[in-house]
Amino acid sequence: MADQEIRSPEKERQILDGAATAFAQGGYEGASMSHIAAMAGVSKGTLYNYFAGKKDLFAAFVHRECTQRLMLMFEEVDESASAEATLLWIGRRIVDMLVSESGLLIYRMVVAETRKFPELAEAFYDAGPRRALHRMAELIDRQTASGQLAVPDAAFAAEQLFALMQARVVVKLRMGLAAEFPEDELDRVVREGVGLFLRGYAPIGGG
Amino acid sequence: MADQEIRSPEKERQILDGAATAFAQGGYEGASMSHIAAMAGVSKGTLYNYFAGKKDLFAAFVHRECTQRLMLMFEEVDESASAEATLLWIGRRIVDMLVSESGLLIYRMVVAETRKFPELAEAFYDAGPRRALHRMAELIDRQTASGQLAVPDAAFAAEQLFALMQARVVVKLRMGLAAEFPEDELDRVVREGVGLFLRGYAPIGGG
Amino acid sequence: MADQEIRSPEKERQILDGAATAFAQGGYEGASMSHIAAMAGVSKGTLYNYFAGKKDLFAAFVHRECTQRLMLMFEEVDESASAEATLLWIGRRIVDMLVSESGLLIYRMVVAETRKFPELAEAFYDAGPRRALHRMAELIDRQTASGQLAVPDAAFAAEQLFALMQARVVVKLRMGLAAEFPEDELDRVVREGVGLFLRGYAPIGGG
Amino acid sequence: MADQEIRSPEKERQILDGAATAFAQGGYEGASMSHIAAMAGVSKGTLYNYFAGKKDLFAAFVHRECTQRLMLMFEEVDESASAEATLLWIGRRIVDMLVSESGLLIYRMVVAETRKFPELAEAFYDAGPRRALHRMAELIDRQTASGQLAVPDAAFAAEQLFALMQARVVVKLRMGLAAEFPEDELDRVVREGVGLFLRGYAPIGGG
DNA sequence: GATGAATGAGGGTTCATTCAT
DNA sequence: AATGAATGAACCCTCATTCAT
Repeated sequence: MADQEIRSPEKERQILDGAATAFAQGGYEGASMSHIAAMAGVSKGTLYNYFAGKKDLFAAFVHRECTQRLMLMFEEVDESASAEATLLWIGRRIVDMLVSESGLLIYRMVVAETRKFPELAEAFYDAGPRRALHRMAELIDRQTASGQLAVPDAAFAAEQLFALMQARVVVKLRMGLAAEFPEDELDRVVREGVGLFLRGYAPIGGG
Repeated sequence: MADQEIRSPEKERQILDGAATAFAQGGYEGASMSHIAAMAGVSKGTLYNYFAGKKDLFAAFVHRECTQRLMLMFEEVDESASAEATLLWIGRRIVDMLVSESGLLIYRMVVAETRKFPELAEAFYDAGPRRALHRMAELIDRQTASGQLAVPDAAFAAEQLFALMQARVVVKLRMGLAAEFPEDELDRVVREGVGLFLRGYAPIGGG
Repeated sequence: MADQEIRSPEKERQILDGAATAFAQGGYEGASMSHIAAMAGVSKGTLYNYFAGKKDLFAAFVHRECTQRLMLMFEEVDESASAEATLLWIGRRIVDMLVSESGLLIYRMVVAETRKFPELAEAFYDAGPRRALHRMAELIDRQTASGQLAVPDAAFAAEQLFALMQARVVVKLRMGLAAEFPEDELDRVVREGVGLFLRGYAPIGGG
Repeated sequence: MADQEIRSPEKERQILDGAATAFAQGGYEGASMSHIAAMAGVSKGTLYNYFAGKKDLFAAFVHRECTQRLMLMFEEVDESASAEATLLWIGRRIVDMLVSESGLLIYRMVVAETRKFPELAEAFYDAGPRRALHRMAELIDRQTASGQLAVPDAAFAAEQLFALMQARVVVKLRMGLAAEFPEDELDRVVREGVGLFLRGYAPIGGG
């Protein structure tokens, strides 16, 4: 009779922050609801007041991470620069995002739980990769229009560029085969990937 | 005569087959030893006569899958063909392997359990990807020597080619975003990936 | 007002009572956590909310029995009485304690699990026998000082008196060689043991 | 149709030797039939050809230990010596037996499993303590007859003497409160125990 | 007669979820 | 609305016992 709101956004954020910590430590299976509650500084019961269950909480966590952290990539893109400079800049942001602690964490968990939560992977893909690919394709289309590239299918090429950014470093980090890579390794992946892409999609006779 | 008592290979295979089924259904965490035993048609106790525990069984399963299925890729490579034909042929085998039921299953589980079993990811990488990349790099080096390609760092380029093979299709299947893709989609990924690669690494003035 | 939530002492007592029943029936190994839970009228999970595990629960049970039941022995000792009367009174209490259901139970379990839980035996000895022996030695020293006894080493003599109290009856009950002994058998053990002790440690020319 | 005997005594001995090793390492519960079989150098199946089950094997082991090792105590008793010398000699053998590795082991196991195998404790008591007490009582009776002692109830006094031999050292070793005691500690227990006994049961005015 | 692979009930323990407070 | 004690199903694993070879 007294309060005003059943679910305060601050508490929800508090819970999701705790979940982020807990999931980061042990993945989906390794993070118990007790642990999440402890990390969030709330009771276990409160978890269930805000989320229907562990699955639901996990999905909300992934969604927030995707929308909050994974989609900043295309902000501040300066398209007045050359295609190479633009792609290098974006490529580096993609790589940074993929090799970030939370980027790796979410990727691992989404892949891990794909069979159990098919809808989670879809939500993740929609919130993250799909949007990023869409923005990238638009950009490639504009560069083709301006004669800097000759890409017949920008959507497909965007996926190729994304794939190239994952060569060597991302692939290995996802499997935990290394704790981290030096900066210049990341730079090289971006540089060589973008280089291959530009040479492969260069306008005929262009340069 | 004592026959061949103790740890018959057939029973081991039977158990690993059961494990494959169980792991395919629920991943590592989702497959209980009881379920694996049921799938294999043996008792729970027998599992422990053949393997020291769940981790051990899982590792044996991954090892078998890697060595039995993932390493056939470079057999029958006809290097007398053109670089393009050779790469297309290999690329298609790579993709087929990655999108196969067991290829996806193992990838998901290795990534999922990376934190818990770091050594598993290493064993997997050594048994599968690392060898494949090595063979691929040798091949690229030979094609560079024969003037068909101009690749300065074959090892790196091999990783790029591998990455390109994972564009669009493999990425999505790993997340369960689709059950399968039509043949021509797979072909296109290979064709466009190899095409980009060949154009990007073509010898100067070559054609 | 939050009352006294978390780990109510009553429930802890309830669990320990259940444990007493279960341990009494099957000893440490024979009492499964399921059985203990059933005896206590709680769920198995609750056991783990109150105790870290079976060992912990067992140790708590032993501790409670020792402190609650085994240490009342020296209350109400009337040292103004003769040495004989005092020792008879205490001897009878010692015997009663040792032949009690819980006295036998704990002795059996401590001895049985000595290899597995060396620290438990130490905790038990400190909580029970050691204290009792200490009190007894002090008493014997006072009786020596007052000329009623001539005991050179009270600590050692206390252990001898304890040992004498275990002749015939306690020894057999510990092995389950009899369900119980009649009162006068217990009395006799005390009487003859104290008699031997008094005669053996009588002051020279005394008696 | 060929052999002669179904159960060879040597194999039975071999099994019991293995059982002794295994039980010594882990007690009754801690010794698995597999481990016993391994220690004995036979197969698990053979165990069941010679003994009906684990309980049975354990009982046989205890019986053999009692009859083979615990009953040598009264051999070589030189009753022509003084009562004191005789009792000191026997007392020391009693203590040595009780504090021996196998003496402690069996005591612990008999006490531990008393509820599960009541018949085992009886078998043990008959094979060991009862016989020893009987021999001791006869000896005490002879010493009373010869005027060296004045013991009204030799059977009871024998149990008291036994009890005194267990003061301090045996009691603690049984609980694992010490790994071992120095020789002179054992000697002292015997000396002081026998001394108390002799003083307490000395003939009136005798010496 | 000896073997040891196979069995499966039962062990201790964890944890998502519920509900009285 | 928030709490956390209580629940109980399910987990991995052990081991006494059996039986085909």
